Amino acid sequence: MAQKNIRIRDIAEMAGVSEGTVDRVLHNRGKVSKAAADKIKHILTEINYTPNLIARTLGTNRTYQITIIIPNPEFDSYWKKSFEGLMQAELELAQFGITLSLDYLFYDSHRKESFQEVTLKAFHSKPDGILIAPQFYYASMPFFKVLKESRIPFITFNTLIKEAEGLSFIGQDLFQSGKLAAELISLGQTNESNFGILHIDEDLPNSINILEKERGFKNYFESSDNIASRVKTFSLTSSDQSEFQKQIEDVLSTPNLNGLFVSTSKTYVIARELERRGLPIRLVGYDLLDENLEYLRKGHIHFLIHQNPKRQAKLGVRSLANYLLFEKVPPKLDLFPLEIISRNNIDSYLN
Amino acid sequence: MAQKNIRIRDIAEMAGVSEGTVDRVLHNRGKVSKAAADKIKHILTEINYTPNLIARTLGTNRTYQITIIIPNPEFDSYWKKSFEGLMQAELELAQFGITLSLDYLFYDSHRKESFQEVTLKAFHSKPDGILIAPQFYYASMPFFKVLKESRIPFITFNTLIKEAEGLSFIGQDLFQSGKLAAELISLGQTNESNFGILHIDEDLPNSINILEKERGFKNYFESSDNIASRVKTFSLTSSDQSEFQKQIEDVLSTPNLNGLFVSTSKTYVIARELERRGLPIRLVGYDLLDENLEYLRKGHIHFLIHQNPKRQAKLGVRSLANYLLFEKVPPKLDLFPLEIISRNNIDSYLN
DNA sequence: ACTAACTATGTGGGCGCAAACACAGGGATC
DNA sequence: GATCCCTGTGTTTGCGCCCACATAGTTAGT
Repeated sequence: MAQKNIRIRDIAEMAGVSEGTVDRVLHNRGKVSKAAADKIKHILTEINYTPNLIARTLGTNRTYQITIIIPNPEFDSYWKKSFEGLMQAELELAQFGITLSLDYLFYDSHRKESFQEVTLKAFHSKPDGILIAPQFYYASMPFFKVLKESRIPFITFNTLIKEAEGLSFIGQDLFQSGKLAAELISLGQTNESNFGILHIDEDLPNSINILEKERGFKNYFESSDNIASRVKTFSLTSSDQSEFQKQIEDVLSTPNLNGLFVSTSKTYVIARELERRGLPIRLVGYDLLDENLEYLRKGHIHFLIHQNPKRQAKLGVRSLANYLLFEKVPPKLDLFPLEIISRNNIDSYLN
Repeated sequence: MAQKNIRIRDIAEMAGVSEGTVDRVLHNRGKVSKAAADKIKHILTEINYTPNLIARTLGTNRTYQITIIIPNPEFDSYWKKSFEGLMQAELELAQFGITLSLDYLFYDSHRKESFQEVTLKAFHSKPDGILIAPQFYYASMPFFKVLKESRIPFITFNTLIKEAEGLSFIGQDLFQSGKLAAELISLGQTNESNFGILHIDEDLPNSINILEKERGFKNYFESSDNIASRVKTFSLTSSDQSEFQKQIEDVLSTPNLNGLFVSTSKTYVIARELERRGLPIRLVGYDLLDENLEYLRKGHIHFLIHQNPKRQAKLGVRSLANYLLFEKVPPKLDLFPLEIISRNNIDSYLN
């Protein structure tokens, strides 16, 4: 039997003060005598007061300014999904009468300067909160510093920057993700198998995410019984076709090559080559892009690890909104499940 | 620039009527002249009115009676998880000032009579809505029929009964789940491999779920290239230890046995036997019970397919609440992802 | 023609909280 | 002692919607 909900008015009554005073201690605004404050606080903890969140959002009529910083979704399917998630979250919240004003800023993930530019802009607009996917490690540090100084709350996602000390990080454990990929690629394979890690169109020194996956992947083989297995890393550029073909040939010339791990969502680029050559090499990569799904269904990609950019983005907006509106503090680290997708469970993931 | 939210009052103004009249057409309650109704409806669709859900729940002050029918969680870890989900959902909603009155009814999944008893009880309490996990096919049909007749909305979950025609079904595609298990069990295995399906402590004729998984599992081998593989089914009873040991021996005597698929969450029972005997047979089963996790970590279980009972239950309550409070119609079929769990992504699934 | 019974519509209070506003009392200042 | 200011407190309005209630207008019945 739940005790009927206790309202501010009830508390006021118990403490022998007015609603206004209770409100003041709840939000520590305005001045309250120590005597009254103590009494109210005591009652508050006594009855374990939880405000009616519905009533709260109705009552407050403020719209919060949130700035969102991500790589330009126009040029990247992964970030397009992310962007969709952001917009979806906005819509959902609007349904509930929560109107956020989202301000989108995009940067070019290959140009550090564009990132810096955008962060500067974000800072100057003095938003109530920031949601950011910080692809550049060093360039983001000073940004986080000024944010902390000006007490602008922010949430990072997708790329973990440990020193950021934001409200929360939303993403995956990429080291573990690499290990998982290694498990999937080596399952049932013989001890003589060799495996390749392929980085496609990535500026390695700046790609924290990818290096982390590689570390995890290698770690799996170091720590497993399957010591004989060997892992080789390749960096490919898909822009120049003839050059790319040469690189592919190089990869495929590896003896006993029984598996390839693509460190990004560009897995389909490799699947295409394997298909052309009719090579039954096990292929593991990332994300549910349409191009990837095609090859997953055809059997040229065996497993995809789902990073769920859409859900990450959605949660980011929600967490920030919850924080701003309800003072609900999100977990410091919100790690998403490493979802394994094969041709036999893919449909269950697509709505 | 989003147009500022349109309220009922605005609509009333546009239509030249009072708020009350708009309210009446929104909920088709009370009498409204055709002229007024048409005009209002027209405006409604014109501007694509969406009510402010926050304000709505604040305004309506009714608490809905929901009856929940599931197998007794006390005797089954799977249903314990489910139960946790239900309670969690209740708490979450309460946070938002939505007070549902949940009425739990438990039945014994091995006794049809207890199911019937409980459904009768549920019906007589005349709740506003029902959430039910209907393990018994035939016994549930008349129940659904009377529910429909008395226009009590209900949602089924966990066990799909196609003819139920409830508001929604929440669960997984178990045929596909079986196929997925087959893929995981046969990945990288040779063509001479034999596989076993193990049903533990199940009353087969009454276990729709399990038969569906078996069908899927077998279907995978029929339709794949790997025709040579063969699948054998075993029904075990774990209660009588010596009998059980004999059954296990029987299973293990299968030549070229390279994989076992346990159709329920009792996977750990088999893992234990494999561990004792030091047999490196690939084992695939269901659900993140603590017992299963132990063997997954030790490597005796290779994959678990997560049915996510907690989330299913949670969603059930939410969907029903959304329907009752907001008239939000849930999807007829809400199929959950078939989550593949291995020792390398398990931690990412545990909070 | 007068009342009863509807029908169609308007009005107002309330949900729990936020926040603006009002105001009493007590120094401090000149 | 009048003015000003500050502190602490109470009061009120409004958020958008639901819903109970009130009422003008219409039709039917005797």
